[in-house]
Amino acid sequence: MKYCKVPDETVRRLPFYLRGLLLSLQQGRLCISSQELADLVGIRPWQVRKDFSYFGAFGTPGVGYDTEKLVREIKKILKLDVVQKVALVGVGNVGSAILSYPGFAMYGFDVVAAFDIDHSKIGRKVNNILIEDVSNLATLKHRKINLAILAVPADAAQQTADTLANAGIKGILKFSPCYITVPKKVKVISIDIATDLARLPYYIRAGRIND
Amino acid sequence: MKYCKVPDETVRRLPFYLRGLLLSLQQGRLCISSQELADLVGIRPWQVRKDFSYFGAFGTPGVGYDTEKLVREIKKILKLDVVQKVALVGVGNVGSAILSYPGFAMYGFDVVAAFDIDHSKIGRKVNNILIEDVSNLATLKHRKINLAILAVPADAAQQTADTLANAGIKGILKFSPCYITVPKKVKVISIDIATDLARLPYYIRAGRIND
DNA sequence: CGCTGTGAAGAAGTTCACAGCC
DNA sequence: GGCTGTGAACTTCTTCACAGCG
Repeated sequence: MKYCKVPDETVRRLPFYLRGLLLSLQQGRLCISSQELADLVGIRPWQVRKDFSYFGAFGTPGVGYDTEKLVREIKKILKLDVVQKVALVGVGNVGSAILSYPGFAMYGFDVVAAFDIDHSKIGRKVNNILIEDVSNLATLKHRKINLAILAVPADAAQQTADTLANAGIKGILKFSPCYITVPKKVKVISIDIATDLARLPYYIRAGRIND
Repeated sequence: MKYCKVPDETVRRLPFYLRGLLLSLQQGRLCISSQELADLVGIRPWQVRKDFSYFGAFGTPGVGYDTEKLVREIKKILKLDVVQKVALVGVGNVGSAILSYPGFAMYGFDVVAAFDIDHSKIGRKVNNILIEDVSNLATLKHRKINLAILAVPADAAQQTADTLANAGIKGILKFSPCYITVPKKVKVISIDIATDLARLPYYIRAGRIND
């Protein structure tokens, strides 16, 4: 494998491969082909092989991939081979759902702190996590927490992100529906529920005959 | 403008433009340049102009874009110039958050129905929306509902999607963390909270000196 | 003169086709 | 024979550079 830049799209697919592989492991499959993995993820086998080729040669020609080994490799690439601590900021509707969301565990995430500005929420516990005052966000610096989930209203997102950046947070998963700027050292990934829904009608074509 | 296929990426950006424009309108700005709109969305001005050029010429050289006109045009392209009715399936943590989410209204969405399989939830109301039994999903066909939000557990997603397709649903916003297949006439857009979070650690580079 | 609209150039990502190994 | 790994072809998307209009 010649060195070259890993496409962002490849990185985006890695967690899907990981999910497929863990599912496959649960079913006792110790070996998997690019074809089988592609089917689990909904893509084509050559895309699977090309994606892995950016990081090395993980498979055995004529056989396939050792499922457990591939899981280890992908976890290492994604830095999910260690527990990643996460802080949640904003315990509204979305934030509450996130605190109760069971899907983070499979990737090794641990949501260990939650913050809100609303005094009626502060001090209460959701899913065994204490809700703290946002004015305590600076304490993240000493708690070895690198990741934050931002689920505050749009008009508070920029200011909160600034505070998070100052508190040493290096990655933000943002649910707030707005654009924010952050220092280059901070990576932001955005989830935008309404804008995703908003492009769905575009694809609905009137009066198609066939499927 | 010569006819050619509109890039998916352009369609993905349209709701963001719309949000920026509505924000701009709220602030009383009746005219906006590609530079200003780009700043609101976090991209570059030539991308804005190129995106609009796929649909026609909406601006005035030397001046910019009429904000209200551009809003109308984008709404028309995205088919958001009419109220789009939406059904929610799965009123768990994520589903409940969606029923209370205020962000859909600005795009003209109306969540008018909710379904769950859990009898302890059926018959109750969340945000003034009655939770119905999933066995009633077939009634969607007669209720002029084209869009569904799928927020059921992964192991129920495929089966529920099949039912939705049979009920005439043409677009699905899926939160369930799994791959599903649907008839070609049905468009699926996926939101995957955990996989988005899972690629955040990858981008965190250890020991950088500068921002 | 400023800003839009757009062909053309460039970059990024996907698909192909097949060499090479088990 | 079967499946991986990968350069090369191809497609898609982004950026540029500038013509042309108000």
